[in-house]
Amino acid sequence: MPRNSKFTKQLIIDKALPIFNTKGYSAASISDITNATGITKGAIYGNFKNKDEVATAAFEKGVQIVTKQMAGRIKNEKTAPAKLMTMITYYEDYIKKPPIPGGCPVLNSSIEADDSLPFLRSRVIRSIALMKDSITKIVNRGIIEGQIKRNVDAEEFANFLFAILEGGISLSRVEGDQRSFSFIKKFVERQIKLISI
Amino acid sequence: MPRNSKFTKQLIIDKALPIFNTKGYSAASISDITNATGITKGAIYGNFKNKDEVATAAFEKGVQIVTKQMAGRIKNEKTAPAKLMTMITYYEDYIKKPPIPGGCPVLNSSIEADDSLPFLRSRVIRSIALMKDSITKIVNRGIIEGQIKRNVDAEEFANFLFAILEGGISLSRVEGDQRSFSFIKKFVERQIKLISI
DNA sequence: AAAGTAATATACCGATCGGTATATTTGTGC
DNA sequence: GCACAAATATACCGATCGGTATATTACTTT
Repeated sequence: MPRNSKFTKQLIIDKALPIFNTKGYSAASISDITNATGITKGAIYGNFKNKDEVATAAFEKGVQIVTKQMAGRIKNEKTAPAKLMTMITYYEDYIKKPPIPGGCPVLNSSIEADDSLPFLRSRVIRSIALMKDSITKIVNRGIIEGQIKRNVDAEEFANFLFAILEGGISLSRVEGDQRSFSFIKKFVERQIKLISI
Repeated sequence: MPRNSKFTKQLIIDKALPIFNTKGYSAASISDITNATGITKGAIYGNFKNKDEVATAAFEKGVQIVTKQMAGRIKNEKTAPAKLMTMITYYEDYIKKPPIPGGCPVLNSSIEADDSLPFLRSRVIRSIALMKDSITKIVNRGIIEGQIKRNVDAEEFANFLFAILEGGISLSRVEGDQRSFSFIKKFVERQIKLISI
């Protein structure tokens, strides 16, 4: 096999990810990607069936980056409250120094894919479910291990935390200011303390 | 003046609003609007300078609809906690029976305009500021009138409420399910009770 | 009713879109 | 080093994009 197709595919995904994440699916064009990668349309369509598949691969890559980084930080913490706290600071750092330009790929794709782009929507739903589930598990394990109060509804807390973090990151991003997120950080930290033992 | 230009302009705005709100700015096209209105490109560009101006007018109309409806409900409630509660049910009804197809125009535009579309971004920022400010004022008046605890940070609460409602509506919309919002509703209602006297 | 004008319709522009057919290049196995 | 095949580059397709110049229509004024 001449030339390294695997390498090219990765190059396309890596360069396409920030493009899709900043401009959105429909505003991002194939020529944006050829410009960013230096390769041609032929190479893209030789490695992907169409634009949808490039976007899908980029989205999955984005989710992978976020979840891996997050998981790495969470694993370093011992108790459930500490793990939850670390999620806030992760999002806080995300705003300051985004690992992926353009904000959170899950939220971005969520907004663009809710009415159209069914091929993306299903992936977004799946990613959200996984993220919320991991929060739920942290809380439930915290209850079992006596770090979190027994009367806490883990699923409710997961929905709260995920929604407010996503809402907070979008606020801070559009405002171009960390101020709003600081308020939210303060609020969430208090909530975590309130459910902790 | 032959024909009613004011009427045409309103028609364009009214039909463009749900189009922009569902498809997004860049995915929505001028021909989408001509198809929806039945009028031609000439009429659109006779009444608006360009696509940006149509989108701007549509966004402002969307904000106006939401804020007017919300204000109408809030005015009916006497106390600050009741006013805050009514905001949740407004968003809940918004999901069930959206006055504007495509979700919340503020959040949608916020996501699409954060990195590009500067002409929209400034308007989004302004709308968000107004909405958060109205929450802040409700809380502060509630404190003065002895309905809300004195130690509550009104601005922090406003940021919390706005962020979680926006996050919640986007969650429920992409999931195509009210379940997530129900959790958030429960959580927010408890928070309102906690700060109430 | 004729003239004048504001508003809308029509026809067209160059640019760009996603996608494809084909030519060319590059590496592999013999 | 030569044939073969996989990977990439090039050239092109029809469709659609936002936008404009111009023709036509509909109303107002006299």
